[in-house]
Amino acid sequence: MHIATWNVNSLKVRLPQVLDWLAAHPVDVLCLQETKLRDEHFPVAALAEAGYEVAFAGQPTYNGVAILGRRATVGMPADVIVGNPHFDDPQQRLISATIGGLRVVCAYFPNGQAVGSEKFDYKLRWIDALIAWLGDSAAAAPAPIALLGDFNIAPEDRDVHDPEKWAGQIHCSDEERARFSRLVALGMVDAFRLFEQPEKQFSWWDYRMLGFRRNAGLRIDHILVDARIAGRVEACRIDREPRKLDKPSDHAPVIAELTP
DNA sequence: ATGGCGTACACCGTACGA
Repeated sequence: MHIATWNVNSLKVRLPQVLDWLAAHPVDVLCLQETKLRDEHFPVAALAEAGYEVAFAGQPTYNGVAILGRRATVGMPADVIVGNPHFDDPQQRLISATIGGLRVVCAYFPNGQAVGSEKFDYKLRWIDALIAWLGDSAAAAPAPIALLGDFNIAPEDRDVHDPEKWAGQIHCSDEERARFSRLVALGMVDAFRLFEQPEKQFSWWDYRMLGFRRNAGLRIDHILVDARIAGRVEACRIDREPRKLDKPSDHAPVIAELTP
C-alpha cells in the first residue's frame, strides 16, 4: 500500500498534474493541501473517473484539504471528521478518515509568517490543539494513525538548504521544532527518516530566485506513522518530478510504502 | 538588496504563501 501527501497550491490549476501523477503513481491514499476550492467546485467527477473516492473540506481562496482513496484497493474514506474538535477554526486545514486500515489525518499546518507575529501565535496554538486531540484520540483510535501533510516545519537543520540563513526563522524556530518533537513523542515516526536518504532532500522550493534549480528548499511536508507500524514502512521518498513541470506547485509529493 | 513568483478575487491592486 502506498500513501502520499501533496500540497498542490490550487487543485483547480493543478488538477491535470494530479491526474497525470495518479495515472503514473496509483497510490492508494493521497492527501492534498491548499486545494483553494469551495466544496461545490471540488472535482469529484474527474477524480472518480480516475478511480478515486474523495473526502474534502474547502473554502474560497485559501486552505482546503482532501483525502483521496483508490476505489480498487482501499475505497471510500470512512468516518470522516473535518477539523479538530479541540479547536474552533474557520480555516479548513484538517480532515481525517479511516481508510486502508489506517486512521489518516491530512493536515495543512499554518504558515506562521514570522516568528513572534499573530500568525505565528495561531500556528503554535493550532499545533498544540492538534497534539492535544491526537493525544486523546490515539488511546481510543480504532486504527493506527498516519499524519500526512504540509507541516510548515523543517524538523532539523539537515532539512534546510541553508541552516545558517534560516536559523531561528519561521519553519525552523525552536518553538516549531519542539512541537514537531511532541508530535513524534505521541508515538509516531517520521517515515522519511526511517531510511538512509541522500543529502539535501527537500519538499518545497521557493518559486522565486530559481529556488528549485538551486535546490534552495526545505523539507516541510511529512508522513508520520504510528510507531507500532513503523516496521511495516518499506520505503519513503520525495518525488521531485512534478516540480519540474510547467506551472508546478511549489511543493513536491511525498510517498510512503507500507506492507499490508 | 526584504526584491523575486504564483494563486485567488476582484479589479487593473491586495492578501497570502514559506
